Amino acid sequence: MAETASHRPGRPKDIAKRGAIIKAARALFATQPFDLVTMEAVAAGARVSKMTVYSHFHDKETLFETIVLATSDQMIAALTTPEPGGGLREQLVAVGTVVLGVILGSDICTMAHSLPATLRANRPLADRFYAAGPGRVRAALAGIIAAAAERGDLDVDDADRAADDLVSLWEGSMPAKIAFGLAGLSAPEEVAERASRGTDVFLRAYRTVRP
Amino acid sequence: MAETASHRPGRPKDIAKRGAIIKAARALFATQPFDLVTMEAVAAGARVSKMTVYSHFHDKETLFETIVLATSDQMIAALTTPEPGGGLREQLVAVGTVVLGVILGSDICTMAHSLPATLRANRPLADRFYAAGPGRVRAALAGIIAAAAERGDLDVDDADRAADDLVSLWEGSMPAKIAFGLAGLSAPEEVAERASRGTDVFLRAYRTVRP
DNA sequence: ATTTTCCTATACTGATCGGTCCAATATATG
DNA sequence: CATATATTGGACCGATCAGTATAGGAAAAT
Repeated sequence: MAETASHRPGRPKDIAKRGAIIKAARALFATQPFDLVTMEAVAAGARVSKMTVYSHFHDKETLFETIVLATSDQMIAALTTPEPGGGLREQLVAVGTVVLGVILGSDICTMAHSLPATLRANRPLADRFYAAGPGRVRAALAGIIAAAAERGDLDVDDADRAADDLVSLWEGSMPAKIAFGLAGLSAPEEVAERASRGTDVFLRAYRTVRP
Repeated sequence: MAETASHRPGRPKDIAKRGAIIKAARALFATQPFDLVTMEAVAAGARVSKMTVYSHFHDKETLFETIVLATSDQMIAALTTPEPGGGLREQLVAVGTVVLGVILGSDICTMAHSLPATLRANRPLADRFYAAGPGRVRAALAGIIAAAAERGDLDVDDADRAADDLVSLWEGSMPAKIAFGLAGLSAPEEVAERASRGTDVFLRAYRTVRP
């Protein structure tokens, strides 16, 4: 069935331009609310004609959805880490480093703060974004924590809330500060340090009391 | 010097209308990004003519600033609680209940999420809002925690980060969920429950190890 | 070479919205 | 009473911007 990708006559669309448009649009949507982002600005940022933008994306809404979904996919890809075999602390720190790296090391944090207001009118998209990002992380962590509790390594009553606690301890006030522009994106060393320290606090709170 | 409030001739401005405008504007700004809020909508919401809005506030920017500052003041007022004399846990739970009540029980949570994107162009206002809200809370908590550490009631190395941890544990993922519309404003019982549970987790992590 | 499609540049439309102007009316002071 | 200001409702201006139209040129397929 499937021939080479393009079996149509004529000049094919330039896939690179599509990527440039997405990249430019993401940068803009991450730093400005939806309505301040003009299609002209997107086109200019991608070094492309406005008509080309409209040839790749039917309208602004579609472009925005594409950005959100692409960001969701990016989070999913980054957060799907193979389970290491190390001890519980190493495992949690590893996950935390990845999670914080995604959240604090890219535009996602800023974007996530802009999203809710924009998506008040597009509930399904908001759900999908949340599920792909924060929701996914917490679910995965709850699994790890429940397993550790099963083994007697942790003293946990409610794994979901414990997962919530852990993520909260990792993040601290950083997302808010970044969103408010009071802190820049975090460097990898800071990410690692936060993941490590947050995990320690978490383990102190939920350690098993050995008799 | 000061006579009665109005010594000018002519009809005085209706202070109640000003309040209605602020109230309507806050509701709108809390649920929509800045540019989607039309002055017509504000006027309609306040049951007032558009010209009246402009007679009380020179332009949209001024109105928005007024809202943000009023919200800041509201937070400051709510967060300035007299110190109770109870034990450490009771004290922390009391503060946490107030803090969470403000954050999760009003429009502030939604608004705080909309603010950063809008205020990218108005840095001083963003600073002031953050200082009045999250900044103030963390500073006050750091003081309480440092004092407790001094007394040997807590084993804390960095009071500021510990305060960060405590607030994070109180909040959990609630602010994000509310902002995304995945959770409604919290009822007082839930607020109290969260404050209590978060404090317990915090105390387990930072308890002093009695030899 | 020819055809088909893409890309650019520019001009344009239509709608929205901030902000103003104005004439009529209401409500306060003196 | 007269006077000064507030409020209203509507018409209006100007700017911005999403989206369209068009025409000429560029690139790839056959």
